[in-house]
Amino acid sequence: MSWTDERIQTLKTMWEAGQTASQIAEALGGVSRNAVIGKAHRLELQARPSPVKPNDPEAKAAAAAEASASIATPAPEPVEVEAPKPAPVAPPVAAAPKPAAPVVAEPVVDEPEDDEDQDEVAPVAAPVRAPQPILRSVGPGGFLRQAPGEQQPPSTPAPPRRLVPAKPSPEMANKTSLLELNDRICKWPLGHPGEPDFHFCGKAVNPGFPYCVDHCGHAYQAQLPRRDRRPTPPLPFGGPRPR
DNA sequence: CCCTGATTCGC
DNA sequence: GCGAATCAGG
Repeated sequence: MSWTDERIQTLKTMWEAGQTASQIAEALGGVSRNAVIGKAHRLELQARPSPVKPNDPEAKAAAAAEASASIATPAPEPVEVEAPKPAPVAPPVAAAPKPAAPVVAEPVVDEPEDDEDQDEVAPVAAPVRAPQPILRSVGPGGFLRQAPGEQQPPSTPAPPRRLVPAKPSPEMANKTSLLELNDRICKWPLGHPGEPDFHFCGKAVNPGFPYCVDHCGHAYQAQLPRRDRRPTPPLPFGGPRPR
C-alpha cells in the first residue's frame, strides 16, 4: 500500500481527531500501526500526548551526563516549555473514546446494470459498513446505547470493491464526511461516529485552527474557576447527546 | 500481559 | 520515504 493523497488525508484527519495509531492503521488497512506513526511523524503531525515522553530536558541532560560521565558537558540547551497560552479547555478530540471507522457519506451511485468489474476508483480508503440501523436500547437522553466494544465491527477490513450502501440520501447530501475534510474546513464533529448522520461542520476554518470561528470558541476557552464553569463543556465525541 | 506513541535505522 | 524493530510509560 502506498500513501496516496486520500490515505494521507485520512491519516491526518483521524490523527487530529485523536484516533490512536492502531485505529487509523486499521481504518486505512494495509498498514501497520508503526507505519501510521512513522508517516504521522514525517508529516510532522506529532503534537500528541505520548505515554512515553521524557519531556524533561534537565533530567535528560542529567541522564546523559551520568551515562557519559567522562564526556564534557554538552551544553544542555534549555528547551522551551509550553508557554501559558490560553489553555484549550475542551479540545473536542481529547475525550474521543473510540470513534468508529470513518463514516463515509460519499454518495456512490451504484449502477446495477453494469456488472463488470469496473475498477471504479471508489474511495476504498475506508471500509464502510452499511448504515444498517443499529437497534439497541435507548438511554435516558434518548441516545442509542452502544456497548463499549461494539462501536463497529472493524473486523472486515476487506477492501470493498464498491461502496454500495452509501445511499445518496438527501439527509447526507450537504454534510461533510470524514474524507471530505481538508485543512480549510472546520473539523468539528457533529453527531456521533457510527451513527448514520455523523458528519463534520465543514465551514471555513478560522485560519490556523482546525475549526471554524464558532467552534474555535467552543474548543478554546480560558480556564475559569470551577465554580464559574459551564456545567457541560461541549463533548463533540462520546458522551450521551442531549436531544 | 495488554495498550500507547517515539525513535532508530536498514532498506 | 518507508516501516519493522525497539524502546519506554501507562
